[in-house]
Amino acid sequence: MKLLAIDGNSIINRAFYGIKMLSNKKGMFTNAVTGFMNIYLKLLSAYSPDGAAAAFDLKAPTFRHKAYDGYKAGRKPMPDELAMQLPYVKELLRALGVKVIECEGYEADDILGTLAHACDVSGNECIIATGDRDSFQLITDRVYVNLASTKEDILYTPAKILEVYGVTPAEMLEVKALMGDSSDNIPGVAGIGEKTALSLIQKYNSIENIYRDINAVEATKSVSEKLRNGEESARLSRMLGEIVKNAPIDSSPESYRFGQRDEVKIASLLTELEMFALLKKLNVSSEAIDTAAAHSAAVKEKDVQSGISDSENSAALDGSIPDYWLSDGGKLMKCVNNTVCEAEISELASDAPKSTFDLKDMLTKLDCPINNVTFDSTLAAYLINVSASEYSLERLCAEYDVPLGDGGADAVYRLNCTLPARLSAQNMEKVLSDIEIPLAYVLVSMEKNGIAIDRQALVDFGKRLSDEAESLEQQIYVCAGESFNIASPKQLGNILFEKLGLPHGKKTKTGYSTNAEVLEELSDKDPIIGLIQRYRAVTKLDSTYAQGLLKEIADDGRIHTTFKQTETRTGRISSAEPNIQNIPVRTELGREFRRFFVAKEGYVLVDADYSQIELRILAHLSDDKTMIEAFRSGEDIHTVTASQVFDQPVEWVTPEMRRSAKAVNFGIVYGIGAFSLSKDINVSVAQADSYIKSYLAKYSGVASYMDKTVADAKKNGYVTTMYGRRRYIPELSSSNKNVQALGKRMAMNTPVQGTAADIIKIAMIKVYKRLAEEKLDARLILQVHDELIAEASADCAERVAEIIAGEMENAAKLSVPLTVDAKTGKSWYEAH
DNA sequence: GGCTTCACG
DNA sequence: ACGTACGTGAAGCCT
Repeated sequence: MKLLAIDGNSIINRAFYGIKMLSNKKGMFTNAVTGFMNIYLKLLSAYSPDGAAAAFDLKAPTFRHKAYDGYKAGRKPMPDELAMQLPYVKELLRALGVKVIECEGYEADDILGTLAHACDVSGNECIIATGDRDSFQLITDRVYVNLASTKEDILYTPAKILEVYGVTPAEMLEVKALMGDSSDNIPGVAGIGEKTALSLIQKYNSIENIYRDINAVEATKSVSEKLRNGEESARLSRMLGEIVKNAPIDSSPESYRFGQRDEVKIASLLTELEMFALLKKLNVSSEAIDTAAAHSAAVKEKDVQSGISDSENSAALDGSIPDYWLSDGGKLMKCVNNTVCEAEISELASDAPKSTFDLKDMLTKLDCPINNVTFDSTLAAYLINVSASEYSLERLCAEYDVPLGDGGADAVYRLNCTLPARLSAQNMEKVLSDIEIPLAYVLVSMEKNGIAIDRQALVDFGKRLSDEAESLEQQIYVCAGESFNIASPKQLGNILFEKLGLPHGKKTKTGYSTNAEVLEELSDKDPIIGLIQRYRAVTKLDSTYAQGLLKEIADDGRIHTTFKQTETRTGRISSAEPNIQNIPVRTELGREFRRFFVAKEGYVLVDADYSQIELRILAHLSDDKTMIEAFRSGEDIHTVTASQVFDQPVEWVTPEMRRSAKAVNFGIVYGIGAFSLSKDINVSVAQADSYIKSYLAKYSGVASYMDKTVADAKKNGYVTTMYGRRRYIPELSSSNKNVQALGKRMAMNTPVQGTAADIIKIAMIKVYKRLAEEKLDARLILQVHDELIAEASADCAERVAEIIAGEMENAAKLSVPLTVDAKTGKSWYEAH
């Protein structure tokens, strides 16, 4: 027979370092498993072995037959990202019918040596798959080594070894003993390298021969000297380097013939790791995949029910709740118990529980009430993994291992069988049922309402901007002495830093940086800079906002944005086509745009925004007594922080101190660094660092909360908001320091930003209901993260403002008050 | 389609 | 030695 003997540790190392980091949504790394299996499959097709064995080192050998302290001490420890993948590789191999061999006190090499030797003496063939050259000494007429290299694998036979090294395989050990091997802590003979060692062995064949009559060895003076001094070390190295061939393992080649595959096991492992491509490559039967999916769903279901019983879920699982979705052609489809048919739109209005796929899409496209939706796959999939790039039926089927079928016939049904259990396992049923599903109705209503635009005023303002841009353009060309494309950072960089010779700051990958920060630094160096700054501001406003918004005005004279409900990692909603969440406000010129967002005739806009909601949430989550007291006192929080950080009474806080404190307050929420804060408020890094230190000393509850949040995130792999919305942060287990630091900041920021997102979503749902219940002539139209805007009939505007502010303030009960400023006006400019 | 820049909370 | 605050979307340049 032909045996494939795999050096497990060596191959998995190659796989790990050779493939970019991959992870499943729970933060489990999978790149080494992927790479290992690819190599394994390649070996199978290249050699068609009759059986295989995989040898692994045991972690901490308590006994070594080679009594030499520090053996292998030169090797780096295995990174956690790799160690966590080892058990999966072993389990997969076993499920594939491959024996995994580990042996107390013996290394993988020794196991390979034993297997190879056993094959050789019994007249069988053995192919050793490894990434290092140690095993060359094992090569015989029936034992070959497949060396996995970065380029392509090479099969080493005795002839190949002779060709490459000019010695026999057995002599490779003698060579190694002379030259040493630092990674194995084999000392060798000091001063002898590969070249000298090879030529010596080519001539004398063995260390024994060399030292039998050292005086007869023909070599340079210095080499002879080194050999004399190194005799003891050479003999020791020969002993250390020799691979053991009698490890206490089953050495009958026949017992390593491929065993039965455990398809269900394979399916369940690969599904957990989200390695769907491999699942396909291995031709695992769909029955096994279904069994594995059902089993994992059942286990999770049981776990959840032992905590909180949830009858809705069981109902969804047995298929008694129908699934509804829109086909590509816009037809309403229905699926009950895996039977698909077209449905009557009117049945959506019934009180019967329903499950949907992309509820917001259905609400947008169907002009019919949809009542009692108890589950939505799109929203559930988003909550289960907020970090996916999209939540299309195609991608969800791939992720959750559901056959897409023709046109997604039963895919929706199958997704709705597996997703409820997964959502329950993460305890997010309530986030779905109490926040996201009701919110979909509110968002669709807001999109349909839209906001009125004063088109003529917008056109006029755009003209003013483009005129100014044109004039600035000419002035810039005069200053530069030539005309060029000012909007091209490349050309601008050349003009500023080559032609005008201005001092350039940092560079980007592609050239000089010309961003606002760089220009600000240069502003007093040359009059052209001011013109460019103004040109940038004016053209940005003209193209993005004047021309950009004009393009988006619908036939009803209003702008209807699209609110995306499954876009952000933190739980916020986003706005696109056009984005109404980044309409200028910070500069006076930009703020003008808000004059063109108006209420229709007889109506006014009601604008209500939370005051410092994120800091209040931080006070609540961290339970920091000082910060809680500051908010309860009703004092200005930035002033209080300034008084804390600068250790001054509140009355002594200057506007400058308050500005710095405000920057520190924001920075804390983002997971601050001294470097960035120093840039933000224009002080030295040391100064910024001392602000942060004194902040964390005064608000020690915040400091310990941040530490605990990061520690919990590392332990669990995810963070949660107050309402249980979850975000996995695989960056935390990266071995890259910068990526890990990014992970920490995400861990610190997401619970705060995400809780704020939860709270305003709850407020939106409550406001929407109140306005309907009280039959007020008012509708929500926009949301800008901490701000809600409604259009209300002028005669009920004050009442509407009270309701919105009241519902926003009462959307959550925190240990500090949530305060809201509400105003009315004919335009967004006036109301804000 | 990636990169740079800049608008918002 | 390196990089440097969280979360978005849009426009324009350039390969």
